[in-house]
Amino acid sequence: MTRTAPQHFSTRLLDWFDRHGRKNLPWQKDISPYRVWVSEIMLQQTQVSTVIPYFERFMARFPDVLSLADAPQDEVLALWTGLGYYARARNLHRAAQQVRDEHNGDFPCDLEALQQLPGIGRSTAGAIFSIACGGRAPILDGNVKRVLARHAAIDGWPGQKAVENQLWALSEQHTPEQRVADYTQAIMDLGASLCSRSRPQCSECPVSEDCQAYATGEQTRYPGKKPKKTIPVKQCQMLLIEHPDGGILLEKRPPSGIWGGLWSLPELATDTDPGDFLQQRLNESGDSTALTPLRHTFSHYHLDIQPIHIQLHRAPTLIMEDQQALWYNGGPQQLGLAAPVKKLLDSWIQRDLLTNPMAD
DNA sequence: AATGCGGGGAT
DNA sequence: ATCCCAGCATT
Repeated sequence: MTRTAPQHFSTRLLDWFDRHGRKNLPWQKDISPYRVWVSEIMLQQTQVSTVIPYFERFMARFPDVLSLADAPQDEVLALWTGLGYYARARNLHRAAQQVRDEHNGDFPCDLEALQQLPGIGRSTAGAIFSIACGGRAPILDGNVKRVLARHAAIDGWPGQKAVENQLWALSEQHTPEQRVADYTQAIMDLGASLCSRSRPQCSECPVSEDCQAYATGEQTRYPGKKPKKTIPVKQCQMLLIEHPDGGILLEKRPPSGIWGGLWSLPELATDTDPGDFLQQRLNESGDSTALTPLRHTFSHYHLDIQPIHIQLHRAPTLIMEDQQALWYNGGPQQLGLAAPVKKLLDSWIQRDLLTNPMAD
């Protein structure tokens, strides 16, 4: 009686990928280090379906690393508006300038050099190195963590160092010598499809035969969950201060921290009188109207926003120190905007802002 | 070793 | 409403 030797993890995965893997995503065409890099940054903590339209717009405007490096930051952030984690865009922009200035405009195909670029950590460097450079390096993103944690029944939350170290070791062990690019795509694809967070389709999985979680029917126990914390609710007022000529006052936020580098509406504590702010900031007065409140949820807190429209009677006399403020009129200007700010401004342009009958 | 950092899709 | 997504930088 003949018996075939069990196939290696990567062999089974690659065979499955050849038959079922996705191969026509935008960044899988015209593969270059630059395109793979941009896609990997956008895909950090962000689902494929969300990224696709952003990637297409970004590539149309910045087809190569030099066009990105030479662009103003506002334009880069404008193309990132709504995608979140804006430090990714700022780091991407800085990294492009580093490639231009320190690597003669050629994207480095070296694992250590990649990790020196802002925004590129161990996993993203491994992905770029394997997919775009033809090298061998492991990755460890959310999909891979789930596949490996289940396959080896690794207990604990991957946010813990010890758990993450185990998963990196497994990822390193499973990464083959040949076809590393396909393997990297394959294990991410498996995690995104069959080995999904809930209701994994183990009967179709190429590595189920030696999956420790499947063996015990405890697939959904892995990976361990992040400890849940009740997130706090913060509140603020956002002022839509309207110039007599029709513009809305925007202020540029500090370069780091929440919504860093984006343009936003003047923000006030709820216990502050908008009229006082107006006098102090613009030495002017106006008619204020409370609009419909809006809740915006971050990963770490809720923000209840009370928008206040203020119609100025006269053009303000003193304003605009440096380039940290402007009157927004919906024009062609390319600006990075936080999602709720964009929502409020779009409503203002559409003139469908609702006044709130409950407020004054 | 933990925390900050967005926004939205899936359930 | 909850969980978490092709994670990294900072502390």
